[in-house]
Amino acid sequence: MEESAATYDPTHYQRPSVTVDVVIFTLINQELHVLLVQRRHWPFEGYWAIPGGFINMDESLVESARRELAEETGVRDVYLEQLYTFGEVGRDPRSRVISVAYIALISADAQKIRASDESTDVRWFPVSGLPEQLAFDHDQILAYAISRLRSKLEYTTLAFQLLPELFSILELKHIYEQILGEELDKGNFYRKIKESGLLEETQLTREGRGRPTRLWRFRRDRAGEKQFVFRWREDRLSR
Amino acid sequence: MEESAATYDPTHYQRPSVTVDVVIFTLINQELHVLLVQRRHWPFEGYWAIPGGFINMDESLVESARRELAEETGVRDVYLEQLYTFGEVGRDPRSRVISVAYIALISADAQKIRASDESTDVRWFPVSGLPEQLAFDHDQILAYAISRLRSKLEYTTLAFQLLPELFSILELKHIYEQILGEELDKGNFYRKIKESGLLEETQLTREGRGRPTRLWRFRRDRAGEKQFVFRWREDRLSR
DNA sequence: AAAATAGTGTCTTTCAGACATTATAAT
DNA sequence: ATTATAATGTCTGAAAGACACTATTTT
Repeated sequence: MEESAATYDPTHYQRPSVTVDVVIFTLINQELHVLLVQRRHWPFEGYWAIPGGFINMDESLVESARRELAEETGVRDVYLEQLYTFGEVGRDPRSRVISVAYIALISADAQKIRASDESTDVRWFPVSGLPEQLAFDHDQILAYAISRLRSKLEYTTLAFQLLPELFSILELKHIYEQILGEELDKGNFYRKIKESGLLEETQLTREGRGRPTRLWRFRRDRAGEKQFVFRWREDRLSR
Repeated sequence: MEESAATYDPTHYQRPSVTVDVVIFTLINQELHVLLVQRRHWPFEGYWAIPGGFINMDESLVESARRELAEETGVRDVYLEQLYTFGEVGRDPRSRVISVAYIALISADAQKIRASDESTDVRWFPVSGLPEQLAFDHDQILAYAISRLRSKLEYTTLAFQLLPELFSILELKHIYEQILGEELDKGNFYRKIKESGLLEETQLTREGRGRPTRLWRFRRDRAGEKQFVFRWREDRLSR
């Protein structure tokens, strides 16, 4: 009750620990990946876990998340969004831990990313091939992060955060397919994305095996202006 | 970093306090109301605040929210949803407080609700007539709760939580209008809600001044089955 | 010329929105 | 009959979906 808060004496109450966990997504070879770290000690020794750590008393939650992100990947200035706060009693065997989970999207060309595939204890996993069982309740956190990413994709410009500065429309389509887990019609995709006015055409092209592809840039100025609704098939919402 | 968590010694870290705040919505006279409590002590003495309190070490976050809710209103078995976690450094002048905010929807016929309009320190406010300035960052929390309620209304069956067991379709429409803050077309509303298959017709009617109105029941069994998308006008999403 | 990839055009269906009409009660 | 409220019907325009077609490159 609010009354008890007003007469609050800090020494009276036991306090839980508070951590921030960051589910870090990126695209590697056009495929959606997540960064996981392997635990070295009890509990869940050897298990893969979502990177995270305790908050400092002088930093806000987002600041904590940014710090974790920088420590794990060396990347700054990325899209960060609070996902959910997990606070079941037994979720950490050591003590009562409340964990505020964040989602981070790293653009594909921010590949100054430290954590590499080679490293034994920090690694990018494709979402299609995750480890069987993660530490703590991290399976649950990760599953929720992925489902949130899917649904937000439909009514935000979030997918662009994952792309490099320049990209082709078919690459963008590919990301949507990756995350939604379903094929999209090429023509309809072209139509809709162009009508949106979110893309700026460049004079650049990229060569391939067939016809070269035109490169586009995301118009960040227009992003906030008008919410972009990318709703391909209503029934997808039911998943 | 995860490594530091593994070697964690509880005495090393200072811990913040964790509270749960519950934004409680209900319908009174067909209008959306929120429950607020008036603070008796420093800080923010005399200001209205969202009810909440410290979590206990042996209860999960939702359990804390349910307890607060029961303490404040005496109501059980309601819809509860986690809203957001607020953790700015200076949000509580007494100490570092992380607050996990929840939304509660109380059905209109659960009016065994204790807190009454008469009471001086606990009161229902219509969302159209809230106090000017709330305690702490509660303005922000409340604004966010209302906006979340609005947007969730469009793709969930959430509005039904606010209604009594039996209701007319026009009452339902009225709730949508209340929460969305805009008029809806009667015919289109009838069409859409009936197509959804979410309502079960009863043989009951209610008398009024004109033609009596048919009463319906919400089909909770179908609620999960198929996500209900109630999207009236796309441009509303931009708010 | 064939294969490969990029990009456009068009027809159909679906559905939201607007609005007119009918139904059933009280006065 | 008039008023009041409830409920249904219908027309239209916009946009999603399906799919055929054209364009530009390499081999």
